[in-house]
Amino acid sequence: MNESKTGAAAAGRRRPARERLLVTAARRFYAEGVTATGIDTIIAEAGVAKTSLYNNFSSKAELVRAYLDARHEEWLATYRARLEEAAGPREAVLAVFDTYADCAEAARETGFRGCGLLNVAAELPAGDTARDVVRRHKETVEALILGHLEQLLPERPEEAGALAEHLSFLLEGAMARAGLEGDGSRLAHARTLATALLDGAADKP
Amino acid sequence: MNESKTGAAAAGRRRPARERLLVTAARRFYAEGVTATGIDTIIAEAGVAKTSLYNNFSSKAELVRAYLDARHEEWLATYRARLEEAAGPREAVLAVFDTYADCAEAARETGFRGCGLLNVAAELPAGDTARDVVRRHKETVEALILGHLEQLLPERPEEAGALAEHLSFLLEGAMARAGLEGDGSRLAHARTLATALLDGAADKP
DNA sequence: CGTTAACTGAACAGACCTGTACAGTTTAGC
DNA sequence: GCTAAACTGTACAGGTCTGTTCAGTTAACG
Repeated sequence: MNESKTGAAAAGRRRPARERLLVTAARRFYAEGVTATGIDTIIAEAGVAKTSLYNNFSSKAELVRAYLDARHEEWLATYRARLEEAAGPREAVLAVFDTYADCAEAARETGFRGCGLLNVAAELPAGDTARDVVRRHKETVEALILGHLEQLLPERPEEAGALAEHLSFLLEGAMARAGLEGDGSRLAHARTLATALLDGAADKP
Repeated sequence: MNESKTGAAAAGRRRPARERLLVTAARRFYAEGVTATGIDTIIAEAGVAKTSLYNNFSSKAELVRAYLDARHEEWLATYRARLEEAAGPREAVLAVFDTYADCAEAARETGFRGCGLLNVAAELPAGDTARDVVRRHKETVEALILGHLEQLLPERPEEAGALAEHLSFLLEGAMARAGLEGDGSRLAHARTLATALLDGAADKP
């Protein structure tokens, strides 16, 4: 009945304000951190009334949560694009490293500052539920690597598990160092180290 | 003339307030982040007048800087203690991993949340000078590892360099994941991976 | 055209932020 | 005891913070 009306109205009308808020929040939250970025700054830069923000998000914490979810989805989209170019499981693992490099490259113009998800977790207290979102994101990354390694090393599951953790440590460590230095060269080094590990694992069964 | 007087007064009298401020700031900054922790919270918990804070530190930013310097010195002290137990260069490298585990263990009761230095860097904007303090700290850690590896692999300097970077990525990556999970088991895994790498490098020259 | 939902701008509440000012108290060394 | 330094408590200035309220506007729909 009013399904198409409400649905169309929501799709055609609610989007602009919500979308502009998410785009602006993404830029500011990443560049300056979530605690240091005020609501007033976001609505002014987005050109949106404060009432519209609180019509779309019940609180700043929910906006932060939406930001984290968007970053996770964005990461997955970049990863899937990289995965399409991958020939086999070895290249699929390296696609994860390339995805991290893509993230660094995308943030370069505004000032690369490391992983946006991890940075948010770093400024939230220990029990905050938003930290769990970040924890699960990193677990997803490791699980994706593991999936490819199980194809690469079908007869050696526990070696695949250890290698997946090893590679995910390399990824996160290189990302942290790269963020401090403001460029992605550390991620390129990590990719080189990863290829050596993959070759070593494939060579000597 | 007034050197002994002023010196003694500074040692006997200025310390208490400054020290209590640093101890309290360390606890709060680590647990809740520097931006989310207000000056009033710190002075109340330290039992110190606001005037005393601004007599010892010219601004909150300087207190944050003192916090970072203290964490760096604390790390070095823990590392030196671990290094004394190390038999050779191989064990010296592992002493760095043990130092990270010590940090995680020390923060366990209040709520382990990853590397305190890296967490501060994560909530500061790109150009902030405090980020350089953290960057240099991490470069120091890698340089210490490199020094031990140059002893372990005296004839292969470029392999030592690549391995030092590899091990430092492992350290930081495991620390980040451990912080998200709230316990140090990931650091133990990283240490195991490090021993395998060290054995591999020593075995096949 | 009239309904409905999204949106706007502005004012407001109440709290918290950093940093300063000031008058007075405690403590150490002479 | 006297001086000088560190320290205390309180009040204040001038912002900024999140979140709410409200009256009025815009735009898409049947």
